Amino acid sequence: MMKKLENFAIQDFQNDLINWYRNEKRDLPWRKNQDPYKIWVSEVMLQQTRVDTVIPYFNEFTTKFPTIQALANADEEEVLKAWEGLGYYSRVRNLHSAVKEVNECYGGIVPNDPNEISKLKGVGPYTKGAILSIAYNIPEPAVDGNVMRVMSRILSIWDDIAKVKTRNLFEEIIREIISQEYPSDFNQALMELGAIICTPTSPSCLLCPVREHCAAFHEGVQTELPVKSKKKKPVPLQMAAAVLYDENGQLYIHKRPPTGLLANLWEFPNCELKQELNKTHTEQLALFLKEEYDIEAALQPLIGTIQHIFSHRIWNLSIYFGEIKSMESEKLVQVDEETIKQYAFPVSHQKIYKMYKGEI
DNA sequence: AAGGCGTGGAC
DNA sequence: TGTCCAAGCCT
Repeated sequence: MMKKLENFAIQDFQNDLINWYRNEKRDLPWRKNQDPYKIWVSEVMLQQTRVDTVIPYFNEFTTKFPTIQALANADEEEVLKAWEGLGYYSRVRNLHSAVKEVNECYGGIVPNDPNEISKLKGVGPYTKGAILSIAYNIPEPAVDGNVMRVMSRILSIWDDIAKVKTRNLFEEIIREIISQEYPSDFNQALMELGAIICTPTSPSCLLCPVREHCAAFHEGVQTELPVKSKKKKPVPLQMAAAVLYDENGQLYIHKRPPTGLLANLWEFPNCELKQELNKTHTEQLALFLKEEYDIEAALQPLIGTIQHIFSHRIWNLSIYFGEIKSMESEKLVQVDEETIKQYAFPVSHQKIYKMYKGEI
């Protein structure tokens, strides 16, 4: 028994927590059954993403790809399109790759072994524990931000939860206190409590089923926990993007490289703008189109601007339209208005397209 | 170990 | 309005 858990009434805590969960849990689409594949999809979608955002994506994704086999046999283009707008797109490329591996190496059955499931792309310590406990009822910790917030308050733990070492500490703690009989309900109850009651700001302690077990509540410091170091501010970038069309109204788009930001998504040709070049934005964009794509285009004056904020950078996009006069390279793909609907674009470039269509 | 990696919501 | 996020993983 670790020191943090001396005098902690594990059995009572489990009972209070699980009983509350069974009465109060939300009716969510991924709680209709224990299909390991669908639990897996939901867990990947829920990484750093709100429940309300995920629900419609989960329903559409699991309708379009209802089984391991269906997803394994799908084209990446179609899979990315189903993820369009959800963000963190490497999640779905890793999921697709891992599902193919399960289909080929595990007979289409999601492995229930901690070592095997950990080897799958995109399955980290949290997702491993979530799948094993929720789909297979195996008593493995599933430590996410909710669990760290709840348990840091319950046990008055002041370690910085942004550190890897701290997450490992919480895993050790959960291994000690997880219900061996009902690990699925236990893990989900901790997360549900964090989502509904033990929220980051203004937690509803008077409604909390485990407040009698909560050290932070007794000490009145619940709003000071958890301790979490701050992230850096995003770096602003000036950019220009061009919607290029020919005399037939065909559009010319670019597929981003297979690694890095927005990997494998489509975009309108664009470049970063530099102040020190002493050229106008239009001149810089025209030069970029010439050098990168060997394109001559008749660019119109500035149409408008779009700002898009990422976790780590800010795109300030100046938008131009222009008719292509000549193009030598084949780095751009010609699409019509029907074809373009099949391709996944980042939200910033969806806005550019809407601007072109006059919808914004 | 710490930064890259999206997006839309809440305050 | 700006700030901080929300069921993390990868390198």
